[in-house]
Amino acid sequence: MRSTSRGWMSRTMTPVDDRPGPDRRGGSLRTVVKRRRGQPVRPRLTDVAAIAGVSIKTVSNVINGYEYIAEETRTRVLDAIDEVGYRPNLSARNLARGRAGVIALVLPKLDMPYFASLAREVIEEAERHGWFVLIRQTHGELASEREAIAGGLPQRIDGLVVSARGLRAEDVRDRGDDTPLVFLGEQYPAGVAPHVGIDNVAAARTATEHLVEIGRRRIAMVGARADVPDDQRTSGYRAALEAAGLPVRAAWMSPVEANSGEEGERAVAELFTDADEMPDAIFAITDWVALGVVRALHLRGLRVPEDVAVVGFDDIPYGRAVTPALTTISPDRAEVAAGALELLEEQIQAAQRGERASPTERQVRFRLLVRESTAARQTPG
Amino acid sequence: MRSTSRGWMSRTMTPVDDRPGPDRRGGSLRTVVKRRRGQPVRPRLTDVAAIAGVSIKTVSNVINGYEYIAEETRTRVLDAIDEVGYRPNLSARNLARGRAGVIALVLPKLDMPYFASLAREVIEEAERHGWFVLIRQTHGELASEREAIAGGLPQRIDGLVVSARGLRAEDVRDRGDDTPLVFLGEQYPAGVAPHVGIDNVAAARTATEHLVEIGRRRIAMVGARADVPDDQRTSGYRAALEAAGLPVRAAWMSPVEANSGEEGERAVAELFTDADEMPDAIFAITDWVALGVVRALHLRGLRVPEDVAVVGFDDIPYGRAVTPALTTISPDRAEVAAGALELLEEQIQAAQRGERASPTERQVRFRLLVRESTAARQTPG
DNA sequence: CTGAAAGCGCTTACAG
DNA sequence: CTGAAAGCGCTTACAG
Repeated sequence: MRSTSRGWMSRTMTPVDDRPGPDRRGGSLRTVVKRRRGQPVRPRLTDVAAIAGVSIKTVSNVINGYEYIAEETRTRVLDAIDEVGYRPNLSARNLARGRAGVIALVLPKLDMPYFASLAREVIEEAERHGWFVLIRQTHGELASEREAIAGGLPQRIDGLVVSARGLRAEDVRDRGDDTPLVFLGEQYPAGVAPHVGIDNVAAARTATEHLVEIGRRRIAMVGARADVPDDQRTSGYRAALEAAGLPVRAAWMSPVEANSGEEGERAVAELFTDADEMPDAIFAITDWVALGVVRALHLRGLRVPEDVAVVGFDDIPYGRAVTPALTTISPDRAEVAAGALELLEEQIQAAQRGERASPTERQVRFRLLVRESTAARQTPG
Repeated sequence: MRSTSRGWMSRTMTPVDDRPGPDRRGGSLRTVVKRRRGQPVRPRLTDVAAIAGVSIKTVSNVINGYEYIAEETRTRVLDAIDEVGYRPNLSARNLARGRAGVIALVLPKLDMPYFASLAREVIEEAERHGWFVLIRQTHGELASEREAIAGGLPQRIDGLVVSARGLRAEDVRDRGDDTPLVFLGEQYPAGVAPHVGIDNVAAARTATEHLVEIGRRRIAMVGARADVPDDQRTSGYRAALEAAGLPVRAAWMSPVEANSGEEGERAVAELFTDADEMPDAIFAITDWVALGVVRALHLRGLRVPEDVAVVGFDDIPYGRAVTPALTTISPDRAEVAAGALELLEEQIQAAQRGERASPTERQVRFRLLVRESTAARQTPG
C-alpha cells in the first residue's frame, strides 16, 4: 500500500503499519502496536502523511510553512496532524538540518539575580529559534571564560552567547574554535565579535544626574573603577558630575572586588574616613552592591534616603522587596536576549555561506526606576 | 579503502574522505573538504574509527563505557578522539536511542529566587543525565499547570519535573498523556506520581522551635493557611507551639494571598490590631514573604530582632544580603534536583518495560541557618 | 571482543 | 505544486 495509490482517505480509517524492516511488525498504529523497540509509539511524519494521503515531503512543507501548497492539501495535513497529535522530533530535525539545536550561555554565576533573569530571557527567546540553552558558569574566572569560548564542551553547539569578565580581544582571536559567538553586557573585548548591551555611559550618567536633580551635591560611587581608564559606568558618573559642576573626588570613588553585598558594605567604610566630607548620595555599580551599601549605612545609623540617597544598577527583583526599595537603572533584558540571538543567527548564516559576519554593535534601551532609596518614603505608622 | 583492511594507522596520517554518495566530495578531511552541505565539517564517529583502525561500533562502545574492550583498542580509540577533537552529536544519539533528550521543568515563576536556584540545580543535574531542560512557567495558575502535564508542548519530551500549586490527583489521572512525571516541593497531589521534597512539617517545627529557644513566647505565623487543614508548614508551627505549651492563637496566624514581599507586608498589619498582644516573633512561610515582614516592621518603627524576631523559609540568596540577614530553613536543593531526576529515570525505565512505577516518596535534608533576624547583631558603628 | 548493516525521524536536492 | 530516495550521525540487535 503506497500512499500515492490511496489518495484521499477517510479520517476514521486506521492506517496499517506495514513498512518492511526487522523492527516492524504489522498491525494498527493506534491499537495493536503500541511500542517499537520498547519505546512507546509516537506518531511520525509518515503517519500523518498516510492519513492525509500525501507524501512526507508535503507534510514537512506544511509544518515548515512553505508557501506553494494547495489550500485543500494544507488543511488535510493540518487535520491529520491534529488527529494523531503529531509533534516533531527535534533530534531528527536537527540531525537532518545539520544543527545541534543547542547554544551555550556563558555567564559568571546563575545565582546572581541579574544573570538569573537574563538567563530566563535568553532561554525563552532561544526556544523561539528552536534552541535549547546550555548554561556554563565561569565564576568570572578568565581561565574558565577562555575554556568556554574554545569549544571545550562535551557536545556540539550552534553558538555561544557570552557575558564575559576578563576576556580580551586576543583570547577571542586565539580561541581555536569557530563556533559563532555573541557578547553581552558591559565587559567584553571590543571589535572581535558582535555585541549587544545598553549604553552604560549614558545609563550611569542618568543615574548620577538623578541624584543631582534631587539636590545631592556630595555624590560618591561605590564600585568605581579607577584602574580601568575607560570603565563605562565610572565614565558616566564622572560626566554627570562634571556637567553639574560638582567635584570628582578620588576619595569618593570606592572600588569593589566583586559584585556582592559584602563588597558594597566594605566599600562604604572607605567613604566615611573623613567626617567633614561625608557623601549625601551614593551611586552603586550594581543593585547587589547597593544592597550592601544600604546595609552598611543602616548599621552606622544613617537613614536612606534622608541622610544618604542610593541608586543601584540592574533592576534585580529584590530591589522592590527591600526597605527602602531601590532606585535603579533597568536595562531592557528582553531586548538584550532577542538582540543577542538575532545576531547569533546572522553569524550562523554567514558561516554557512563561508563568510565571517562583521562584529556588529547593538544597543538596547534602559530606564531609570525611581523608588524609595532616592525619594520621599512612607512615614512609619 | 575500508578501515578493516588498513589496520593500525599512524597518527600523523590524514585519513581520506572517500565515502560514496551524492554529497561527498573526495579530499582530506581536515584540509580540503572543510564543509559538507554548507556546514562546517565536524569529526564523526566514522572519522575516529578510521584513524583508530576499528569499526564505529567499537568507537561507540568505548565512548559509552562498555566493559569488554581490549585495553590497547580503548587507548587507540581515545587517542583518536583526542586527535580529531571528536564530540558526539547528541541529536543523532538521541534519535538512535529513541530519546528526546529533553525534559520539561514546570514551575510557577523563574523570577522567584527559590525557583531560580532550584532550576539551576535541575539544569546541572539534568546535564549529567544527558537532558536539556525546557522551562515552563505556570504563574501558579491551575489551567496552566493542567496544560503543562497534558503534553501540550510543541515537541517531544522524555519527562516532566513539576512544582505545582493547585493540581489535584484527578488532574494527574485525567491528563491524557503518559509522559513520566515527578513532583517537587510542598504542594502536590499525593499518591499519583513520585515526589521529592523536604519534610515541611518538621522544617516548620524546627523554625518555630528556634524562636521558642531564643525566648520568644508570642510567636505569630505569616502565611499560615487556616483554610487548608493539613497545610504542612502551618502544622509544624502549631506542633512546636503546642509542644512548648504556648498558645496557638488564630489572630496570630495571618495568611498571604501570594508568595511576595507585598503580601508579607500586608499580612503584618493584621497581626498588630491588638496592641496588648503584639507578637515578639514571626515565622514567615517563605523568605520572600519574610522580607516584606521585616520591611513592614521597620516601617512601624520596630526593630528586628530586638522587638520582633523573624524566621523565613527557603534560603534565597538575598537572605544574606539584607539587613538584618535572615534566619531561614535551607532545603538541600541539590538533593531535591538529584532525587527528582533519579525518580524520573526510574519512571522512564519502568515505562520502557511496559510497567508503571509506583509513586515513591523521597525526602531530602534541610538545615536551620541562624542569622541576624533572630540573633544578636552587630551594633551600629 | 569486534564488524557490517539496519534503523531512528526528519530535511532536501533532484525530478517530474 | 508533489514524490521517491538519500542522507544527517549515531545505536544496537545480529553475526562471527
